Amino acid sequence: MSKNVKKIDIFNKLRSSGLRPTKQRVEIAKYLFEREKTFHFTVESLDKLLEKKTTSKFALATIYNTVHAFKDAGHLSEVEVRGKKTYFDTNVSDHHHFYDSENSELIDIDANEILIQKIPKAPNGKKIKNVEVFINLKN
Amino acid sequence: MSKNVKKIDIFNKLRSSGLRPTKQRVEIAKYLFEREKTFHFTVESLDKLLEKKTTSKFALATIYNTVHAFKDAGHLSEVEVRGKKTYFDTNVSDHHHFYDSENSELIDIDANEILIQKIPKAPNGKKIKNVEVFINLKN
DNA sequence: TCCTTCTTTATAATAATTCTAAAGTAAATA
DNA sequence: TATTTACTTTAGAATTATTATAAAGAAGGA
Repeated sequence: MSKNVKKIDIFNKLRSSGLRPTKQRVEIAKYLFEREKTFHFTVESLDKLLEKKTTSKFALATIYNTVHAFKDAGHLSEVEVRGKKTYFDTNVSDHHHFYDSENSELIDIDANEILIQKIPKAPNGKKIKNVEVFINLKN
Repeated sequence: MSKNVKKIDIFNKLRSSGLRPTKQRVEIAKYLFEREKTFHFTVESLDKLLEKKTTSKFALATIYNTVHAFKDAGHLSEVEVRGKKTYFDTNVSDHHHFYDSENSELIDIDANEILIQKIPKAPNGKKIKNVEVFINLKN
């Protein structure tokens, strides 16, 4: 796959999502999507990486805008889970949660109401501390 | 169970956790733990509730301190999951994650590597949007 | 090219949380 | 019990992640 083909791919990816292929979006898209393995990042880490790996400059707000535009277009998924606030729970036993984002409510699920049958091994040198299941709700 | 017994319980709960039973801690502990059902809250919501339900005044920092002290003592669990930052993932397919808090790293787990056998029904009027599994790692 | 619309940018604003330093209180000691 | 020490609370400043704002810049069509 030549560089040219890739460039056209990126352009199409943006165009078909209703996003103008601006210099910034193209560069960020190339950085994010032209790779073999999937890639996890935060806005902060992406900002630092772009600074190192490209010659262009990006305002932090542009990175936020772009990443969210890509997310809205379905090109990225967001692993956000609980928003900004930390929840506390007087139930200290092992259990899981429903999360209702409509009204930001957590509801306990007893550990024995969920049975997990198959689980992957922890990566090398690591152990499993615990398993948390979140069932996200909608109306 | 008389009020007196409860008060002693709270004192013991604090003492045995190495926490001095100060006025603030005792009041917050009574508010959190003297109830039948488990209770979910954020610092913000707890602050508002304490303001309404008690006559004492609490600095916000005290509520943060106290809640974390209770958490460290094992009397509360924290449903925090990913800290403050939002992660993005170039993998947009349905999948789960390992989370390694040692180095704040997310690792993808393919959807078919986890099988959930039993799952509770969504609460009345709600539907299940999706199920996220986090396997938290330790060394 | 000109115009309209969308984007980027720098900066300010917001929200959640933590830090700091001083004042206050509980426990330990004399 | 009086004194000392160590831990807590407090108000406010600082920090961090994120979003909003308003002006300047770039893209696409007539």
